[in-house]
Amino acid sequence: MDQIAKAKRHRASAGTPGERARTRILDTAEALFANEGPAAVTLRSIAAAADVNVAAVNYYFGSKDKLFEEMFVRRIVPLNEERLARLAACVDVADGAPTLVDIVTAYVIPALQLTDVANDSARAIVVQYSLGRVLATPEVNQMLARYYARVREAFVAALQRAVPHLAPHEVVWRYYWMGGSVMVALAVPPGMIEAPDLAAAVVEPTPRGTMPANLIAFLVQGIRAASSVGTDLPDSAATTARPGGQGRGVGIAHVDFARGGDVGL
Amino acid sequence: MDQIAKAKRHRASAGTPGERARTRILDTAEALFANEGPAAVTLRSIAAAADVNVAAVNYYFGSKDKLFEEMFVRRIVPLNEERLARLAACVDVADGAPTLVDIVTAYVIPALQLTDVANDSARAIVVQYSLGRVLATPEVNQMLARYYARVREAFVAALQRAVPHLAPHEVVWRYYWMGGSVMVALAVPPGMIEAPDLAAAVVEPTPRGTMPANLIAFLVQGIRAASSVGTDLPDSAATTARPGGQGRGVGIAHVDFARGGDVGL
DNA sequence: CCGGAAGTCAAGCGAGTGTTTTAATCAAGC
DNA sequence: GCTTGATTAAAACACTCGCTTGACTTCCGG
Repeated sequence: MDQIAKAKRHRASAGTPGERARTRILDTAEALFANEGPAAVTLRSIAAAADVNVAAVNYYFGSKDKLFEEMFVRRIVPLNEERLARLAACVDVADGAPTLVDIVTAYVIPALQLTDVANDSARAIVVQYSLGRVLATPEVNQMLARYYARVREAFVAALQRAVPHLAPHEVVWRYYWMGGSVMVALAVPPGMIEAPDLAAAVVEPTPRGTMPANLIAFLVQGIRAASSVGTDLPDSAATTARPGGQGRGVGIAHVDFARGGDVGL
Repeated sequence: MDQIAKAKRHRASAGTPGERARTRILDTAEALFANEGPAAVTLRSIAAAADVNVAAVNYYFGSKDKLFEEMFVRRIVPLNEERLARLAACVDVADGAPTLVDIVTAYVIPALQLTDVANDSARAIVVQYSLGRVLATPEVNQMLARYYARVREAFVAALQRAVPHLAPHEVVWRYYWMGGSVMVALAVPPGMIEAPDLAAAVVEPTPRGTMPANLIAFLVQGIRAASSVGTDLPDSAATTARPGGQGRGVGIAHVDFARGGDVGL
């Protein structure tokens, strides 16, 4: 209460002592969360790192859960707002029907901006919470769903116009798969591609800045793929991997796959 | 020690009392893990649900971490073994060079078999641990990396032969993105597509058994997509957005991307 | 029957957790 | 200076956690 006094203090020092302690707690908790993982973020570790008393966290945030939610909201809301803004901009410019490239770009780029080293804490927060959505408690899961619902609805609607040859439920699946790919792209820490355990597979590191375009190409072609493989895939398979024009690439997998949904995979 | 006595007991009752308690603990812990999440799996909750004493868990598994590892290994090792076996089968049948469809199918199908309701606990274990890899402690992460290393090496090598137009580092990225998509497909619980919060976007549920084929189509087309030539992604997309007079979204997408790498994406 | 291993059990330890309480400190307003 | 409200600090509270101990029961080979 007493908004006036609070405002006065705020105006006085561009952040009252309380305000500064609050953001210091938030920043410290985020850094701990990003570097050590959620389990390592205890009130006492926060207090020690932020140089405040343990009671301060409950004083400013009410509870540890509230602190965690605020920590997440601070990062995920701007991300999703930018996604929606970019999508809306595409709609305006393109006169109502953004292309698939536009849509995918609007979804991917805001996320991949977090791969900048300057945003590493934010990246970790987004990754851990968004991936953690799958393994979180129902309450946390519902909270996360709230923050993602608008984005999902907007992008699924746009995608359904961009790829009308797909059934609506197929579009929803591909939206989720896009999210999975983006999350993995976001989760791989900078430099992991050149990590020792990958040395056998990679001879040269990924050139800086080329990954986003590659991811967009991957997603665009994947999303627009026909749902029935019978039309597109034999062609693509032949053009890519059959230099000798040998017999068709029939394996166990291909046989299973050719029978489609009948086998109940 | 005393393998003889152990074997005798084992032979006697098709599982000694200890053996049966052991597997009961394992099954119970897995069910708790799948239904309530990792945080809810305490020694006391396991003991209560499995109708054993808390000391029994440490008696049989040595520690909680060992129990968790065994729980994970029991599910992930057969999964990855089947992936490798399917990949090897493709190589044999196709005489050295499996197609991209073969490779993707060999990777995807074993995982999606876990979406059967009968495998729901196994599905949850695989999802939670494999997604949790990103947010786990370094020790757990190293354990998980051990179990995935062979699969990754084999599939990346196969993919590099199947899509030789991509640079090795690009193939590695696409392998990871494939893993992200599969994990999301695996993480969505049965029936979630028709969940209330998705009702606005989906008018009809996904027909049973059609999802794997769709996912494979998505991945095959995505993986074989040409890499971009430049890194200036948003503008080229916007400028190529309107092919005059076409009017159909599918046409837009098709026109833009039928030319492969030429358009820059 | 008996010795001893295998298995079970209640009780408790020590460390850690989030949270609350109580009192002290600080900075302005009258 | 005194009052008042906003902070901060120290201590304790009320748990839960993984794990251990030591006694107890079961069961089988000899």
